[in-house]
Parts: sequence; structure tokens; C-alpha cells
Amino acid sequence: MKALKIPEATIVRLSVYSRFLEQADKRGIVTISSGEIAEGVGVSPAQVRKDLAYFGEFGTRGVGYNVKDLLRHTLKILGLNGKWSVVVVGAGNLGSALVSYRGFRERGFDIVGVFDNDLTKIGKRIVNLEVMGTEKIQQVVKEHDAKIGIVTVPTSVAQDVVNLLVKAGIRAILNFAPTVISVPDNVEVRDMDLATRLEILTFQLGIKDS
Amino acid sequence: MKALKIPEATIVRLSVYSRFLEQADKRGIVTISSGEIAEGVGVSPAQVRKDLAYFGEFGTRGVGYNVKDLLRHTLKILGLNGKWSVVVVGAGNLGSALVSYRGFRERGFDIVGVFDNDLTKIGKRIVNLEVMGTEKIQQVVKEHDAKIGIVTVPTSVAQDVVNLLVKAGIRAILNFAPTVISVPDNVEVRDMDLATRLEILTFQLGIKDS
DNA sequence: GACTGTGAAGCCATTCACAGCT
DNA sequence: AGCTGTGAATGGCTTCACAGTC
Repeated sequence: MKALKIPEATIVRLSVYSRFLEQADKRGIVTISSGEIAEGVGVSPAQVRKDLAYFGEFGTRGVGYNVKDLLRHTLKILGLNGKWSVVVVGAGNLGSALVSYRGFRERGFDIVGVFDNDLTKIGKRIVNLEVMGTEKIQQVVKEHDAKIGIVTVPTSVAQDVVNLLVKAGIRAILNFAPTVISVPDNVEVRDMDLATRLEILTFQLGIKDS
Repeated sequence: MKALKIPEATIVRLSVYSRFLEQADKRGIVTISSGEIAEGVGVSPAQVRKDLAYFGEFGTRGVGYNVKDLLRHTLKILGLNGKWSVVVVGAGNLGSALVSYRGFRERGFDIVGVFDNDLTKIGKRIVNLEVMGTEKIQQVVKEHDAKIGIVTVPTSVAQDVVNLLVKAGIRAILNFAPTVISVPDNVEVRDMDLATRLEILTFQLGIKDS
């Protein structure tokens, strides 16, 4: 594979394109141009073409892109041609909400285990899953060959939980704890701190009103 | 104010620094260097200094930064010297979890209203708030002078909800719906699509295993 | 000696503009 | 004529390296 470095922003946009294409496909649209995609998702046409060009030539000059075809390609690129088993650690409000979040299933993410160390939570049912103690992480990860973990525990135990996930063989972590965690080089982490996202907004509001 | 353009990545890091500084302050650390901050949050020392330099000279050459002082400055820059009233639209699992999420309160975000149009949800209590119909948005936003809205409704109604928020005078929106929404130029939007975040990870996993 | 603040350099992502195909 | 694919130009963020200060 051409291992040329791809900007992360390109991947984020690809995810957006793929959802836009799903909608277009549902509406029965067969062919679409970079300009129409750009218009729909709020970027420039050149950006759309450049993003796609990292991965191949999917369009026809003078015509545009075949919607179904391009959709299939984008999903494939994102690794969404198949199911991913995911485990969630932290069965509080946020963790529970993520377990029942439909948007994950729609994109091929299957949550196969929820863990917590709070005895009042263990045994509780969330959708069709029973909350387990963290000592079961290893077993469940192996059993389902899960590669992705979601962390929604408090800051104080986030690193411990991450260590358990890494030891169990998890390769990618989505971290909701508002703290920086360390992992070996072969594990990917993305932080998703909710308060930080609001703080970007308050910063912007502060600038405008001054 | 010097309206020099600040990279958004700088703001995100500033949020991270401020939390790191809170921890350092709690541990009784009085003075800290850019190198120590960098080490703690996983960026380069030069990056830390450059980020801070956008906003002033907060350190002492040969010494470093006073922790309490720098913490106060970073919070101020982020607009966190005070409370922000926030409304949430969408009282499903995710919306409910966000209403009870402590990380918001800790950073000065006060959720003052939860709305939904699902009759089975209206009247339900989430923490200390009663879910209201969306026709009450205008009134609640005015009453609390809320400037920030969080959207956790399905894609199909996201744009309608955003329109209501904008009409009510909301100035900044955190959008969890996996679709692109449009707003006037004077309203800030940040998208926080949860599946997209996982897709960045699956893309990375795909690259590595090929 | 240690560490900040900053201009300059380097690097990466986006935009431009046009050649190439239908 | 219309639209893609892409090298070149631009713009912006990060890193470097050092002058300035304690």
C-alpha cells in the first residue's frame, strides 16, 4: 500500500463525505460532482478532489463521481467494510449513553463489553449487556477480538484503565477522560474531552465580544 | 484587543495546559517550566511557549511560570472566569448523560434547560431539570442569558433545532448530530460526531495492518 | 546556568489554475 | 463544455535556534 502520509483532517472529511453520500444515495442521486459534495458539506471543491486523490481516481472527467461507487470506496478507506468490536470502560452516565448510541451500530461498531469497578454498577444491564468488573476485560477482548476501547472513567483511574486495555491487546483508544494518557507507540489514542470542545466556543465568544 | 488570528489547535492545547496546571497546583507546585508542561501534556516546549506568547508574557526568564498565575491567565483566555449558561436539545441517552456530566460544571458550564419534542420525554426529570418542549427554548435562553447550545437530536431534525436555537439568540453550538448544519456567520459551530472519531481510529488500524 | 520570548526556517495543508479526459 | 486529477503557489502552524533576562 502507498503509505504516503494522509492529513488527519482529510480522514475527518472523508467520514463526512461518506455520510453525505449515504444521504444522496438514499435520495436516488446517481452521479455527483466535487462541487456538489463541497456545497453539501461546506468545504471547497478542490479540497474534495484532493482528499479523494490521496486514495485513487474514483471519478470520471467531465462527469463526476458515481455516488454508490464513491460511497463504497470511502467506507472501505475508513475501514468500515466490516464490523468492529468495541469495549467500553466506565459505566456511568456517559458510558451508558455510548453503549446505547445508535450512531455507532449504524457505522459498523459493535459494543461487546461494558466494564466498571463500581460494585453498584456491576451486574446492571445496559441495553443487552451486563456490566462486568475490569478483571474481565482481557477475556472479553480476546473472545471478540476487539481492537478498540472507549474510556469514560474519571481522570484518577484513566491511566490504570488504559494500561489494562493495552495489556488486553486493544490497539486504539477513544479517551473521554479530561487528562493526557500514555500508551505504547503501537496503540492509537484520540482524546475527546467534552469540556475542551465547549471551551473552544467560549474562547471564540470572548474574542467577539471584546 | 489584538485580534491576531490564533490557531484553533492552540486553544485546544490551552485547555489541556489549564487542566495540567490545576493538577500541578493541587500538588503544591509553585513554579513550572515550559519543558515540564510539555512533558506532562505531550507537546514540545517551544510549542508551549509559542502558544502562551500569543496572549502575553506570563513567565520569568531563567525561572519559568508561576503555576497559580498561569492557571488564572489560561482560564481567563478561555473565557472561563465566570459561569456560562448552556441549554441542551435532545433528551435521549446522550443528552441526558451530558446534562449530568460533571466535567461541565467543574469548568463553569451550567446547564439551565433540557428540551425535546418527544412527549414521552417531556416532564421527565434529569438531575434537577425537567425536560421541556422545544417551544420553551426561547424563553429559557432569554431568562438565563444562555449563549451556548448543545444539540443531541437525530440528524433529521438537527437543522430545525439549530434554527430554533439561533432564533432564540444562541451564539455557539456544539453539534453531536452526524450531519452538517448551517448557521449565520455570527454563530459558532463545532461538530462532535462520535462515530467520526472512531473512524479516525479504524482508518489508522487499517493502514497499520496492511 | 537556566529558562523565556521570538524572528526565521521548515514543514504541512489548502487553494489555485490548468492540462487531460469524456 | 464540463468536471476530474494534479503540480505549483500560497498560507499557516510548528520547530529551531538564539538573544534577552533573571
